[in-house]
Amino acid sequence: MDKINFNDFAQQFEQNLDKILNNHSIDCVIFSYENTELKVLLSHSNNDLNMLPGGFILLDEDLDSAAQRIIRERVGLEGVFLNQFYTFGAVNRRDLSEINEMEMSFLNSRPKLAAWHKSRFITTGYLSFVNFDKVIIQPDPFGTSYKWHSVYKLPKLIFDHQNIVEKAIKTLRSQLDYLPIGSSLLPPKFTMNEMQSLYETILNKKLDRGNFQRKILKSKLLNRHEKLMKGGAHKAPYLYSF
Amino acid sequence: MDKINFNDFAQQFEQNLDKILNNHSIDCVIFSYENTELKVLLSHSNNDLNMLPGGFILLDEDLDSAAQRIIRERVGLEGVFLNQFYTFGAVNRRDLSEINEMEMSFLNSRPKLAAWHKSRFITTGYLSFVNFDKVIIQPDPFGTSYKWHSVYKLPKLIFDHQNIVEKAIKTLRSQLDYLPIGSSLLPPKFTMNEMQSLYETILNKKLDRGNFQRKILKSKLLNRHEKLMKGGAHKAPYLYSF
DNA sequence: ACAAAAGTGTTATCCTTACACCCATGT
DNA sequence: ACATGGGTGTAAGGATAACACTTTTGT
Repeated sequence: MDKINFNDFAQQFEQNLDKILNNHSIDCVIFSYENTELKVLLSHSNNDLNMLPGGFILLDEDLDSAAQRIIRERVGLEGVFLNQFYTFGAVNRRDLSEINEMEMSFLNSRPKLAAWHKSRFITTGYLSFVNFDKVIIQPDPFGTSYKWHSVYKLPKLIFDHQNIVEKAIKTLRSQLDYLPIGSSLLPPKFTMNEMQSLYETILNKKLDRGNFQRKILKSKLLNRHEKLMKGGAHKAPYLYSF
Repeated sequence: MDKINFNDFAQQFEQNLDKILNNHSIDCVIFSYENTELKVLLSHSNNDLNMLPGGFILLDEDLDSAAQRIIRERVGLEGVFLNQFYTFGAVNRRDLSEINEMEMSFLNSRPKLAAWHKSRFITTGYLSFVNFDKVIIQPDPFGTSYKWHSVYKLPKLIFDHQNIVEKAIKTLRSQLDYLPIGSSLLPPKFTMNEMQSLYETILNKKLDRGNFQRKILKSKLLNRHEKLMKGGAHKAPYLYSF
C-alpha cells in the first residue's frame, strides 16, 4: 500500500465503514527473535503513542482470516503461525483521551469517522511467530513507523495493550511445549545452543544445558546435520533443522 | 422475568437495539453435576431446536459482566465461577436456515429485528460451574424450556454450538487441576468417592482409588469431617469439605 | 465370620534436576 | 598442551501407576 494523502484515506475509510464489523477489532502480538532477544512489533505514531498492530474484520471474513490478513499487510508474510489467546471486553479498556491525542486534526474534519473510532471496541488478541529475517515491514497509509521492541523493554503502550502483551507472553510460556517456537522463530539451521537461548529468553530463566538437549532430542522433531565450524577454540556444535 | 406477550417483547427488544453491542454475542456452557453425570444446560425451543444459553452485551457493560448477568438471568445465581475460553468468529458459524426455522412468524412482522438477528455474530464462549441443587431455572419471556443434558448424550445443537461445547470440555479437561471443580460442583460435604466419580466423569476414564485420594489430600484443600454412616455393609467413608 | 468398600502401604517406573565426565577444536 | 564449549553419563529425588494389605462396617 502506497503512502497516500491522509484525508483521502480517511474519506475512503469512512465510506467503507458499512463493510466492516462494528465494535470489534483484532490486536496482534507478533513475536520474532533476533540477537538473543524476544521481540514484539509495535507501531509508533507521530504523537509518540505506541500500539500493537491491529485492524478490523470484514463482514465476509472469518475472524482467523482477518488476523492472517492483518499480519500479511504488516509484515508481508503469508500463513504464519497464529493463535487466538483472549478476547478483551472491558468497557473502559480504551482511554478516549488517548484517542484525542492520537488524531486531533482528524476528528474535527470527519465527525462520522471520529464517532466510529470513539465507539466501544471489543478486541480479540492473536499471537504469532515470524522469522525475523523474512519480515519486510509494509508501509501503511499513515506512514506510521513499525519497530521491533524487546518484550522486556517495552515503551508505554496505548489503551490496554500492555495488558494484552502480558497475556500473550503468559500464554506463550504456559504452552511453550505445544507451540512451534523453534520452527517459526529460528533460522532453517541452528545450533542447540541457539535454541536453548530462545527458550531461556522466553522463560526468562537459565536452563540446564545437558537436560535441555536430551529433552529436545527425545521429541524426535529435529534432524541433525553437519557440524558448524565457526572457528572458536572449542568443539564444533551440530546444526539442526526441523 | 414474567412470561409476556411475544410481540410485546419483540417490539421492546427492537426499540432497544441501539443499547446493545452489534455483531457480538456470548454463549455460556453451564456445567453442573448430578447423579454421577456431568450436565450442560440447554434451551429447547418450540421448533425442537436446542441451543446454549446466551445473550448480548450492553453498551456500558463489560464482557465478563454480561456473562455473569446472563448466568444470573438463567439460573438465578450470583458470582458463579466463569472462564472465558474462546471466541468463535467464522463467517458461516450460524446457519441462517436454522434461524428461519426458529422464528418464522417473528421475521415477517418485524423486519428490523429480523435483519438484526440474521446479521453476523461473533460469539465469545464462557464456561461456568453451578451447584445443581442451588439452581432455580428462571423463566424467559419466550417461555423457552431449559433442561440439563448429560454432556455425553447431547441432542443435535443449533449453529456451531456443538463445537462450542466440545471446546469447553477440552478446556475443562486440560485445566482440570486449576479449576474449582469440586468446590463448585459438589455439595458442601461429600465423600472422596463422590469426588473421584466427578473427576472420572469429566475425564471419561477410570482413576486409581488410592492414588486419587493421595493426590487430592496432598493439595491440603480439604477438611476432613465425621464419618458418614449410610448403612452399607462396609467401612464408613469420611466426609470432606473445601 | 464374612463381604464390601475405605484407608493406607509398597514397589517399579518414569521424569526431572543437578552435576560430572570426556570429546573436539583453534590457539 | 590447554582452554573452551559441546555431547553424553550418572545418581538423587519426586511424581505416577499398579496393586497389595489392613481396617471398618452391617449382615
